[in-house]
Amino acid sequence: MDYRVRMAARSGARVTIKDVAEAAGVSITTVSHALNDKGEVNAETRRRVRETAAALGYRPNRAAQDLRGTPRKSVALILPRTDGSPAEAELIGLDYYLEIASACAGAAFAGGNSLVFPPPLETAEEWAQMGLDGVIICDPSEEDPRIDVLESVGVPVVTIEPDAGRPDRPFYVRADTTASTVALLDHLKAAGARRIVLLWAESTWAWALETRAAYESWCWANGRGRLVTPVPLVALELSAYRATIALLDGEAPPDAVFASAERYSTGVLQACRERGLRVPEDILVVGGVDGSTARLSEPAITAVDPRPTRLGAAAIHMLLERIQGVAVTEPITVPSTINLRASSTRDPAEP
Amino acid sequence: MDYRVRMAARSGARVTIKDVAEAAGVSITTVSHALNDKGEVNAETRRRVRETAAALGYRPNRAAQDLRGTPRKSVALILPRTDGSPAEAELIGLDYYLEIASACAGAAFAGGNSLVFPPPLETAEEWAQMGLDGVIICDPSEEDPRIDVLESVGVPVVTIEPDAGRPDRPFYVRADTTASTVALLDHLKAAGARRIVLLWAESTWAWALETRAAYESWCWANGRGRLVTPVPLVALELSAYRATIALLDGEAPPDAVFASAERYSTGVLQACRERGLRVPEDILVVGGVDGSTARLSEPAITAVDPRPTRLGAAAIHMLLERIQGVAVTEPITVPSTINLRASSTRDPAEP
DNA sequence: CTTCACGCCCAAATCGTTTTGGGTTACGGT
DNA sequence: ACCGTAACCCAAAACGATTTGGGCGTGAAG
Repeated sequence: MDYRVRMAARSGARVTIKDVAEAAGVSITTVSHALNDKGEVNAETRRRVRETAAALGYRPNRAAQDLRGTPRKSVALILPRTDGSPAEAELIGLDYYLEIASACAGAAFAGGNSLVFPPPLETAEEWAQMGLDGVIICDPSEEDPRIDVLESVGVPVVTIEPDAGRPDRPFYVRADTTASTVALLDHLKAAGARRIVLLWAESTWAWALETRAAYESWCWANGRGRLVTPVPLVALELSAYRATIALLDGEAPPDAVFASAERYSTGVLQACRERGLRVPEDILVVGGVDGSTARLSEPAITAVDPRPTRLGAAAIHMLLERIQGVAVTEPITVPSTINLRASSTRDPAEP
Repeated sequence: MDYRVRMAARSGARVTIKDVAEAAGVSITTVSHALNDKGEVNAETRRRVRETAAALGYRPNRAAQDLRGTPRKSVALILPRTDGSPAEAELIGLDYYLEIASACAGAAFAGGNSLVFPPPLETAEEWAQMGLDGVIICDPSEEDPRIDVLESVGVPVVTIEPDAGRPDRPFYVRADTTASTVALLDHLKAAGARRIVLLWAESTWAWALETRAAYESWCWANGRGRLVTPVPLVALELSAYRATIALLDGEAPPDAVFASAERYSTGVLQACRERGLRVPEDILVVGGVDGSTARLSEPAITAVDPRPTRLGAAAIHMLLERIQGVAVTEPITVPSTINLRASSTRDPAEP
């Protein structure tokens, strides 16, 4: 047996179940049973088989397993591309997308499936060629054409955040932007803010639109004036800085700023500093999406954590259900949490 | 035949080559030959087979193909994780990593392989479980432990940018940071810059170290004083702003700024604006890494394009060679290009 | 002594494709 | 009539695993 072990290890050829069977002196059936805890195998035999398999470095051939049993599914994750929506992808930090990717990968692998990263493809033919079982599209554009192409060749699609152009399509997961926006505004109100301004990212992404709508209805419900300042999608920090300066220098300057995009907060803080306003003593600042910018700035910024890990996992689960033919009728909303930090907490006693 | 077509289309079961053969009234051998242009098949027969295959929606079973022929390889791409090197990943924009990912995916698929996105795994056991044939690690940390774990279970690893702790390991592709740094400095010199300051990202990534070394040797060769200003890895725009303000207010302020990280340039521009300096008339600004920030700011920033598309493709090719057992002895250096923009071009006649 | 159950193990079928090694027909040349 | 030769097609083997349906002893129950 030792000889066989050395031979197998030396040759470049893969070790098959047959090699293990011969080396252990049993049939391939017994090897399969021993390794998978299936049939009835003597404990001693099982041990011996496992040992020789390990010694030979045996790894079952995925293709053979797939051919025989239930094939693994391969699902693809598409992140916002630079050519598709150049500016908008910058609204949110790298953290967010990488965490989504990790979460999707983890959830997919937990079910024995694999998450592939597809090249940018155009035609239905190309997509069909790839043999994908499902696709997750992150932050789809309005009326995203990729959804039609894929669904037309029978590949189910689940999006993270809805497609703003398809309000009735239920195949998506999203953060509860409305709830977290309201919670953040309530928090600012409780901290004493009277005039809360929204630095709003001028985008058609569902997340941006929802933030604005939630802000406006909250202001209405609380009898406040609405102070929406649209911020262009270029030069994020600088645009936010300029907008904040203009607000602070204007009549009736705000005493709290809701910076909807992560990188806005940098510009806001700087504008406040230049105008001699201390954060949080003189003015409160909160962010719409958390990330390393908010975490690491000085002072650290209170921000909404959209829970990318849960979004990714939920998206994978919905997709696998659709692949299995389970009827999905409702979108999934993942509750966001709010990371309270120095930029909005005046009283140390506050939660 | 029409009946069969309807049956196959209706049932959920997959259409196999056998179904096509029966529907077309030929053997499965002929179907295979007809579809793959292999044996000798009558043109009319070939057409008929192709038609029925299309009508039935036949897609060859990947697992069966892999089992029979040369199996497809599956390679993984690991981007810098938030938990691994939090701050450094922010030095470069999302653009860069997504382009690398797309390029890797494209190059892998072109060879019939697939690019998977792995969850963060720890042990060699877990990695072996995944059945990967190779892994690409982007921006490894110093003495990156993942390299050891993977190579120890026989999975070849190629990195994008070298591991600063393993100078002799040749399995990497990199941008020619030294050459592009020198080219950028030469460009500034030609544009009339006398005192060029380097805003240097305080990082151990090979790219940052190389930028600094190239700057210092260039200064020495050109008989200039070295003005390296280390910038911390947090609050990128703000840190760069502060550093620039300090420089401009100091004695002998610079007349050109080399902002090594993409997002530095925002802070630099703002500092210049506040001090009443026009870019490029009064002071020149260039960036170490291009991206949407540099492209979209006002004025647009001249910056180095590290060619992520070529880096990704080259990494995949090197990895596939290693998987095939080809001996790789030399790293690959991808020439960067310089995107000249308004921030460093005084004379419209200049190239 | 037969029968049955049980514990342990194995041969063979199976998944869907590619490829090898012919087989059959038709036709033209001797 | 016989052979050779294209042209076209097909049966069967092979890939590596899982699973089905027994087979063979051994010991206990009838």
